[in-house]
Amino acid sequence: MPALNSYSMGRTPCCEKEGLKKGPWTPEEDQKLIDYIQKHGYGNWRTLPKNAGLQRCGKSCRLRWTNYLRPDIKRGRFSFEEEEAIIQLHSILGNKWSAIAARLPGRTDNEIKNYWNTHIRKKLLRMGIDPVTHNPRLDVLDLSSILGSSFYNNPNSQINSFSRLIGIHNRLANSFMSSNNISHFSMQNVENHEQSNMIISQSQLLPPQQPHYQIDQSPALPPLHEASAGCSPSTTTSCGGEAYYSLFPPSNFSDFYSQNCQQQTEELNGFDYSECAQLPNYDFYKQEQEQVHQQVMEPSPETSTLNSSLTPLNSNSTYFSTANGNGTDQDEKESYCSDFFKFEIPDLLDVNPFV
DNA sequence: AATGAACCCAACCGCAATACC
DNA sequence: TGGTATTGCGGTTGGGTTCAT
Repeated sequence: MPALNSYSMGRTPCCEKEGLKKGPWTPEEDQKLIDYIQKHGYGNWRTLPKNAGLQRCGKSCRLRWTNYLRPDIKRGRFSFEEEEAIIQLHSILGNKWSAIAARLPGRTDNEIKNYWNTHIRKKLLRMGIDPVTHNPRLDVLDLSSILGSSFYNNPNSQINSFSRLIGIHNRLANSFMSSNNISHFSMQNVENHEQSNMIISQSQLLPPQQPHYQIDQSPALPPLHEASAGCSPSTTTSCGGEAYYSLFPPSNFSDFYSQNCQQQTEELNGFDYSECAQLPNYDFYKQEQEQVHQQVMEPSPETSTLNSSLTPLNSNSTYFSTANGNGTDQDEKESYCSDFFKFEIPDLLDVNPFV
């Protein structure tokens, strides 16, 4: 007895299967579809193929149009900025490809999904970062060597501050990724802020069963051999959201700030700037961060979307720029050494956890 | 040159949400 | 208000291409 499929259980097929073509589209079919839609629009996908003289089901026509033939589709390689945007957005939205695509003009959800699965996911894995959680992968971390390092254990070290900030971002992203956590995070964040206890304990924010890096005990850094591939030690590895991890202690505050991402600037409100006040450029970047924070809390039309905020807020600053400046062959970029991605995301969420 | 593996991506499948009657 | 149609979306597949041996 054959197994019941979804159709035999009462589901109506999207179209008559009989005699309809499947598989790759021919140029002639494409032209028919384009011509019809240019003339009549695409009101009803079910009736469209018949009216357009196509032996396809409406669903196939819709997919072909939205993923390939639409005139506003941007073809070709993803730019490095787009790649960073995808990682940033994925760290917050997860596999919500359509939501991510909505913030990358000209790119389709299908294209972004494919690019994620074939390129970005593998890069993150090579860097020792879990592409699902965007946290360092515990299975590749050499915890003992990290824990044994007096450098990391020095409470005054810059990288200690850095690692703690990464921990904040990790927690922030985790909070975003779980809507149930949003209010919890918000309350905890406010409480801790009011208490001037700027570094929030990991256990306060995440359910105990959730695997996560214990940032207060050890820094959230991937092992050197994993994450340093392709990234020159002389450069500053920037980070987008919690997706990037630096291997090298920052030499000044701009580096420090670059490494730790300013996109979630509210989060930085919970960070004790006095910890890095001794760093060069501190005042400048602190001021800038506060400006960004204002924009986030009162987003202007210019800054309320990713599209508009792709432009760096401080293009003349001392942020490290893309490794060799040409940025043409992204496949050769095995690390994320670039301007970190500066954009605000308040419109991404229905709930602003910070208000 | 042959061939098998790995990669890439357009297209498909099926579920869920929404619209419509 | 319930049933059906339509649309949107994320996961998966499969065939073409490239790479490695």
